[in-house]
Amino acid sequence: MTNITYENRSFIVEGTLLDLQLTLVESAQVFHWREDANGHFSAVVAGRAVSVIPRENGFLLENVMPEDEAFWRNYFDMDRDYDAIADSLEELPIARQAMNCLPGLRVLNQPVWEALIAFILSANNNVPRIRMLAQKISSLSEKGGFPSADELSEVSEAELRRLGCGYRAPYLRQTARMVREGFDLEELRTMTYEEAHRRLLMLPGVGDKVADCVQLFGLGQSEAFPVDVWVERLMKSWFVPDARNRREVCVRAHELFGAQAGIVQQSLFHCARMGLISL
DNA sequence: AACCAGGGTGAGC
DNA sequence: GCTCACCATGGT
Repeated sequence: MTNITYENRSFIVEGTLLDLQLTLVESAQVFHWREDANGHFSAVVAGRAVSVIPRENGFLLENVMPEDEAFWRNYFDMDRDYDAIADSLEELPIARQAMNCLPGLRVLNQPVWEALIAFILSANNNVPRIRMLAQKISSLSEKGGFPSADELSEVSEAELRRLGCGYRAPYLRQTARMVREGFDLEELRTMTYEEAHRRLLMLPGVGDKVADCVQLFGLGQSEAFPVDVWVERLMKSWFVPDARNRREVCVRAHELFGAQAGIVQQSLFHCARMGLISL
């Protein structure tokens, strides 16, 4: 059972399986955490510059305020029963094995805006480059971390292209503009998966896959099942060989994995990428 | 030199 | 509704 205590501007987190390296750096659900030579992790999340220091049976989260405990507990998804999800997959041994294979993988609950920007950048791109772009985009903000919608909407398309965003530059800019002009990302939390999905598709640079990532990683809608090239391959190999396209894979995944399909997806995705699932 | 990467868009059907 | 060429960039 996870226990959190506050001491000297830090949370001491004990009794968690959370694999920091896997979850913050390797899992490709978040792109702006950095690991230093000491094995410490750092990032700016929702405007807060924090550090994470691994410890025996947990970690230390530095530079936080006591009233933010609920925020971080949610960010690291500490209140979800991952074992129960694995146990529910009795009839889907490959999926169960994938989850048991990566017991420390957690699905972060990121600020929606951060997930939105990161996954617009992710389109037809590779992980090292997404990380690089996330870094460069962060350099645009005065305070570090991702620029706000106000800030980003004032950056020219040419400047974004100069940073290496390529054809995603106008998507970023226009999406930032829409959010600035009143497109309410927080309101999406009050909607069903389908409603929020439809709304997200209105944003330039957001299609089915990016919308699902924003819903899973930013809105906490755990039924969202992002289907990228890896997930499409693995799903066709092991679960839905007759699926004709990504949308059909997505629909069938909901039927197979249920309300927490996205949590299962993370393990499947990572196992496939690591070569732990043959394709 | 083609092909790939956590795809999206618009045109044409 | 559907498919498909095209879109930057850097790595293999």
